[in-house]
Amino acid sequence: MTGSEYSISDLSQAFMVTPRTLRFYEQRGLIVPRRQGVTRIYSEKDRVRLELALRGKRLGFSLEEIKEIIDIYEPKQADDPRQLIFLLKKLHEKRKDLINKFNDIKETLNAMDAVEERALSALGKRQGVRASQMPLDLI
Amino acid sequence: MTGSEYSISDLSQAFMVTPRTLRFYEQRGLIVPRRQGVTRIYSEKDRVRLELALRGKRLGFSLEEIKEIIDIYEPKQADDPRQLIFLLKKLHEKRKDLINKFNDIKETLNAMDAVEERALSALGKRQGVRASQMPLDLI
DNA sequence: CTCGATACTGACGTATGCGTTAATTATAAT
DNA sequence: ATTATAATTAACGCATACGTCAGTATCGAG
Repeated sequence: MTGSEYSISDLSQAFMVTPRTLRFYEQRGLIVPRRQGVTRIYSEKDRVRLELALRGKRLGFSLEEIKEIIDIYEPKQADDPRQLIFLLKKLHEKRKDLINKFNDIKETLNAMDAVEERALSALGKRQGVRASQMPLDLI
Repeated sequence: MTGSEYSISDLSQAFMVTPRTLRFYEQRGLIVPRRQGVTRIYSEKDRVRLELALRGKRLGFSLEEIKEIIDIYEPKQADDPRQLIFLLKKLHEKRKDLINKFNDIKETLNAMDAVEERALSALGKRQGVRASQMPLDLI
């Protein structure tokens, strides 16, 4: 399409999901593209929303939770102080969820390190640095 | 019970899940407690497996994936080199999954920071340090 | 104008992860 | 001995997140 607008198959191919998924997300209010007649036209914003949604999915959030998160990203009443306060509260709440997940990951990685060391020494090998202690960008 | 053994309600209460959940996990081969007659008796190892399982759930792994992860923690043939190599491969694979999730979390937190800054400045406030840049232990 | 590609709306089907009776049994307390 | 309390299996139910037709419409190419 025009480069900043996408058909349903454009987006679904780009993100490796089926059109059915996009239509389903629309039913749930996650991504509601504009229509040209009856055909869905996805904007750049819609593309970003899909990206966010799939990120949320990989982290195990439900579509309901994902909707809440996405709606945080695109505040509607960007001027109303009440809305802003509410948004900040939501934000901290979601941040807590993410940090909990982060800690779960840390503990899992630590436990895996222990298992790996045992396995390596059982193989008679030596290894100075544990993989999950490497800078995360380098793995 | 004896302190290192638990009934099904002991465990389910301790981890805030229903007995049904434990029986379901047993069907899926995740946690298979010993039986005293027909009654389930959970060992300390079983308790740990449950802890690991629930951690996996919070990270959005399926019970199938969780089973794979748990089985990594408790290697069966701790001496067979073939098994050890296989285990190490699995380990690195799962580690990749975890690191991908980690990156998803990082990006989400960054985006939330940006939203928060906009919200705060829209509220006319100033804030030097963004919350997710704090040491994670302190939040 | 016909054909193939793409899109649409139902509507039913399905895997996952349990919830919820129901009917029965075993254990513990009075 | 009787009654709670806790445990078991079996089986149906249900929410989530789509998959999979079926039937119809649109639209550009030949």
